Amino acid sequence: MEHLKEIFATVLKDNLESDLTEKDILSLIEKPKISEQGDLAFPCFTLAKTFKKAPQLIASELANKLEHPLFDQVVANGPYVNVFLEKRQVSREIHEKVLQEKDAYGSYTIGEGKNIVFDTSSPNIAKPFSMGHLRSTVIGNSLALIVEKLGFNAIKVNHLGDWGTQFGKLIVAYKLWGDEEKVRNQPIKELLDLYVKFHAEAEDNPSLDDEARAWFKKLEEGNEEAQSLWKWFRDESLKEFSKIYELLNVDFDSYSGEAFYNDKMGRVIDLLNEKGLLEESEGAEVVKLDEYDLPPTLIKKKDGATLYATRDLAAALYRQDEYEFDQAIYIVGHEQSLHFKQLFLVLEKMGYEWAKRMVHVPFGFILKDGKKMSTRKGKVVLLEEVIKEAIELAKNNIDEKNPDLANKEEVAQAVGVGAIIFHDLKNERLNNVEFSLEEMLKFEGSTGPYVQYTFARACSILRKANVTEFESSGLNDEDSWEVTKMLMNFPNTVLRSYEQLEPSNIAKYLLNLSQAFNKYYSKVKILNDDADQMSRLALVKAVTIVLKEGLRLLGIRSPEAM
RNA sequence: GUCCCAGUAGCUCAGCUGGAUAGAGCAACAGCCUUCUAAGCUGUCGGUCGGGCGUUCGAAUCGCUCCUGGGACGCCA
Repeated sequence: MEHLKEIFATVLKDNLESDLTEKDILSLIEKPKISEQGDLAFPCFTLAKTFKKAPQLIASELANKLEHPLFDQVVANGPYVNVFLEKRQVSREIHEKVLQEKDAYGSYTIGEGKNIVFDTSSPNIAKPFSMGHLRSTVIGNSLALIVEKLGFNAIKVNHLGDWGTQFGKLIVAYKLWGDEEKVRNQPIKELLDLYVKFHAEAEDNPSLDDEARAWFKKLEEGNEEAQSLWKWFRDESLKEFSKIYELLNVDFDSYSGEAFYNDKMGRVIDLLNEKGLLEESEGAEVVKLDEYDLPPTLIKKKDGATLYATRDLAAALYRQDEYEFDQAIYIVGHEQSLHFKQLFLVLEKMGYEWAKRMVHVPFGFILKDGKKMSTRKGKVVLLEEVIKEAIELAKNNIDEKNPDLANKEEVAQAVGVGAIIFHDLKNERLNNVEFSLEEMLKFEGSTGPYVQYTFARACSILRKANVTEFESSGLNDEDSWEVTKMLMNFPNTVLRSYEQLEPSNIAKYLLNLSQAFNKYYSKVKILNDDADQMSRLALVKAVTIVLKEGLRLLGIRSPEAM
């Protein structure tokens, strides 16, 4: 589509005596909202001033002059010049392009030789894997795939929340009320109960908080008892998490969490001191950000222990040393926007030019009854159970609709998990979403299974056709044209998803492509034996290529039958 | 109190850097399987785009302001 816009712009430029550059013209060109109006449109409002003529008049004069072999007709429609493309030629061109490039269709090379580090997923040890972490995991995974399609090398770091005062709290809680048996049997559940109990008790007995801080200090200093409890909690939690990652088909290049940076804090503090950025304030040590009108960043607590920001600074320095990243992308909830703003500014004050290439990709919360879910109060929904339920539901659907399907288990997993991932990615990531099992487990309408189903149907046609070599001579009908136009938009959609770091662009695109194809499918008999059959099959093949690739970019599998 | 998000159909949301009659899905109702998978398709119903002012030939889109909801604001992460 982009190159057709450029052709249109060139033709316009040649027929216009104005000081508009080709680039100006290109940016004015748009797609008519209603496809009956044409394929490309040029509004003449801005020309009205320079020519001192009514835009309608300019449009009709222009429409008569414009010609190009790829234009079927050019018509004036009020103040717009609308172009109808030569369907057969353009569609042939697009079909052939997709068939030749296959899953590389929509790829770019702009990222070659550059590393992008993703900080993604990052669940907290000793807490259940929440719906919020699902968002980070799924968005991060998709963005990494998108970025790789642009040629970048993506490095996914799971910055585990395996350090911090929370472990002091857990140790205190375990020593007071813990039961080794129980923890061994149901680690996550039991540890969560202890955590929740701690917060409940601490409300009446604030000295517990002091104890927790003391235990965390001991942990940081290498106290043996603290260390072994910590390690135990961590191991049990990781076991649970890996089950979920397996179901989601997600992996990481590094699991270096916060604890990993424990011995790298000294360097950060030394550097901050050297640069004269560290100041004492109310007993703690901070970096002030007054010049940006922001509150100071706390680096060291009054008891000398480090904080979240300290560890993130250490992590940033380490990652730049280790990966020489071109960009660092943090996929973390939008509640932490201030923290990242501060983090990046502190690095900038430290004189690192790469701090400007760090970006926080925030996302909205999962709400329960209109409020943020809080682990501290035990208000969590366990992801693993949700996924299992989705797979079970998908299985029931298969038993009902396609009982003879070969690899039911595998397909059920792809569809169930696909529904959950797609549900998370289809909307703009900054939107808050109300947690709703019902919504997540829908398989009809704008859902992942809808796209997967479209793919499976298209594959089914190709199996029946039983051809191996596809070749398109182009198609001339309105129904296939809508599908072809969607195919044309794929590369641009990929690019926009990268520019906006927004996987939902691809999800929405896939819904539109699926819808266009399903309409086509219901109207036109593809396997009808006539002169255009081969071209129709080429179109179907192209659709399967793009659907599969698009789903892949979201981290969703595409079963060929369901 | 200060700052950051958001407010579009009964519900969940699209609406690209302002442009032609504001679009989907769900729900409700009415249709379509002796022909390529009905997890699909077609149609009906449904909107003062939170309110107001402004910029513009043109505003759901940009600016200001108010209202509502959510979030963040130094020893949690």
